[in-house]
Amino acid sequence: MATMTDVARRAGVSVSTVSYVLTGTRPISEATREKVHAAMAELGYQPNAMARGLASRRSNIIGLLLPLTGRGLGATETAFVTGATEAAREAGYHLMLCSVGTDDADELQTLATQRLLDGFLVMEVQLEDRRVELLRELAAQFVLIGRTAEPAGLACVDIDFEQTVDDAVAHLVGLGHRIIAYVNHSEASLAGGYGPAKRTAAAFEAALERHGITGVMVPSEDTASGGRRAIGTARELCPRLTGVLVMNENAALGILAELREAALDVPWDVSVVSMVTSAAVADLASPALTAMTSPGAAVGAAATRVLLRRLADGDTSTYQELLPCVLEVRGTTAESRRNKKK
Amino acid sequence: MATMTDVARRAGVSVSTVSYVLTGTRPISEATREKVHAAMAELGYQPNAMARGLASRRSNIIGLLLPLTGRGLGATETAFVTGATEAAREAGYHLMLCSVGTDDADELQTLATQRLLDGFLVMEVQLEDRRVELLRELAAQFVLIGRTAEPAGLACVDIDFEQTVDDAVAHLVGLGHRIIAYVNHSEASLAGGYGPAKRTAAAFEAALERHGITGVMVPSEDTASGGRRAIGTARELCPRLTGVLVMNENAALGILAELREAALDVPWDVSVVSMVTSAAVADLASPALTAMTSPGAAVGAAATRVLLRRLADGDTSTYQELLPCVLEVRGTTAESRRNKKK
DNA sequence: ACGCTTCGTCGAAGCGTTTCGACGAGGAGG
DNA sequence: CCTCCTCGTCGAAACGCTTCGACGAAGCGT
Repeated sequence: MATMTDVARRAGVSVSTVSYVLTGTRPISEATREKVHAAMAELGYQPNAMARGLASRRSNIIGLLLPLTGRGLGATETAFVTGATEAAREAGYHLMLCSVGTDDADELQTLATQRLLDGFLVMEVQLEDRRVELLRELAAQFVLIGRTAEPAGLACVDIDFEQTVDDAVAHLVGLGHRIIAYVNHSEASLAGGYGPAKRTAAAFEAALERHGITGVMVPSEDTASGGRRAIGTARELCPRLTGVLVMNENAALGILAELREAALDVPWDVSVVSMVTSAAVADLASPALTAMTSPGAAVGAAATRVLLRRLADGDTSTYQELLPCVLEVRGTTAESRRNKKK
Repeated sequence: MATMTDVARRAGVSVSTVSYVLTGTRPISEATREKVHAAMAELGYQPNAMARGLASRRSNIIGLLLPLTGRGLGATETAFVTGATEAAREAGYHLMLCSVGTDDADELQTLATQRLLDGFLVMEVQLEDRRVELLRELAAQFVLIGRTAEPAGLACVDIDFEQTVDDAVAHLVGLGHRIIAYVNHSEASLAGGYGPAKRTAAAFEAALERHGITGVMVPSEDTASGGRRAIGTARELCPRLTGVLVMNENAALGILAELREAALDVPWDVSVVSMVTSAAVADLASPALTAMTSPGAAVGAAATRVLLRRLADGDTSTYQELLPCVLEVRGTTAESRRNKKK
């Protein structure tokens, strides 16, 4: 394995010159640069990442804090990861996967103190999140994918849930639906202060009011059977509902199945919009789900770029970026029958 | 940030002694060990990962070679990652995500030459895979999750596809099904030499013969609509089929939808078994899919442990471990009607 | 023709560990 | 009682890079 010393000798220059060629930290004459490049090519030289890291105090690795719960990631969450990895690579950075949730604070402490990572991307952010406090105390650089309750002073990139709910409701209202159910995340998420669940709940209320229509919110487990139960409850509460908004993809599939078995035709009797859903999942359903498509990869990439910029700048001010989900009309929404009759 | 020198001074010992306490490379008296530990605790000392890596030539990081195609990972693939991360962490290792497919050979070359990673876990292995050749040339340590066409001399951990097909067919035959379709991965996968597709195709043929029953294999895109088309084709070829084996989860959902629309009752008219499927996905279907549950996390963990053992040993001999999928009977299989009539 | 920058390069001092050889103190064996 | 090990510890030399200060050679204005 060739070292920089070998390259320097071969090119007939000093070690520091080779380093400057590599890092561009100081001006180098064209002639020297070429000699050095030639020598590197001939020797198949690759800088040693560890040595570089030690000397420069930067590893060019960022950590992705993502609690791997064992139940696996949905397509939507995976997209965050994909986007982040891609963006990091383009900038010459690497991504390390760290299964660190809100509870594993000491593990994060170790990780951050080891100086192995230049910065952190925090996923699955809770409204109150130990990790955020800790990273702040340690004066680490980090960007949230999501938001805490009080994001002032933090950098975060998130989905614009408020906008997404507004757009979804507007779509249903535009089709003539006047009674709408919102199947949210589970009771536990709501109680635990999971951001998306809380924010969408509020936004839903607001949207109902704004459009002057009625509706009901029902929590649901993030499973197909949870969705079935939830839509059952919703129909008891509002027997005449014709529109449904679902927060969870799994629940959405359950809802479709339940409606079918209740001999209700989707989209004609009841229209369903799935929120924050990837195209891949939407297509699994029959008919394919009309959905608010998650800008997953874009969020991941944006967060990464913000983090990298901060690493370069040393910037540490508040930063917020909200990306909207875009409506993708497929087979589960249509003009309300009730509307047509008139 | 406290360094080892600080700890040494505080404990009144030499730097090397502190190092020996940390690494356990040489015997240390109980008294000294305690002094050192106390000093470390007081200073909140954490070893610097980069310095350690440089001096010891080991980063304690392993790379996960996983082409992130943008279409996202299924729950099944995610489980590999989860299992690997978990196993690595238990052993004090970290996992780096590297989006490197068969085509990105030079990227892998760089990665492996940089000495940032101690070893590699290779996912999405093709029957002929450039990455494998390259890693071998570079004398890197690696373990495949999957298998190449000729795995002699390699270390790999994989799902036992042959066994899985056997078990699935046996289940259907046991329920009295005598005409069975196998909906495999796509034509392209088959042509491209994708291991699981090829292996299961062969195993299916063999199983049919062994049981003395008839059947047909149909390729399918890995999407719901692909599954719909495939089951259509299969029914044209074998109008009287009562059993279906599906390789892809997405296709399985499409098949269920198509059968329902053809007014065929699942499981009574046609029974369906989905192969290599996680419980989460199986439950999305209505009725829930009878499936061969993928030992995803176990495979990831096993591969990681093998890799770590090799890093310790320097072992480099052939190693193979095949884990079976286990049958999980849910709602899509039942005794064949045809069988009952007799 | 003179001092003053600016440019391009060099040597050397780190960066924070690990690891190797050495060495004094006891204990065992003769 | 002397020799030979083993045990526990130390000092110093790497590991391969970045970065700082210095320095000669031009290039500039005057």
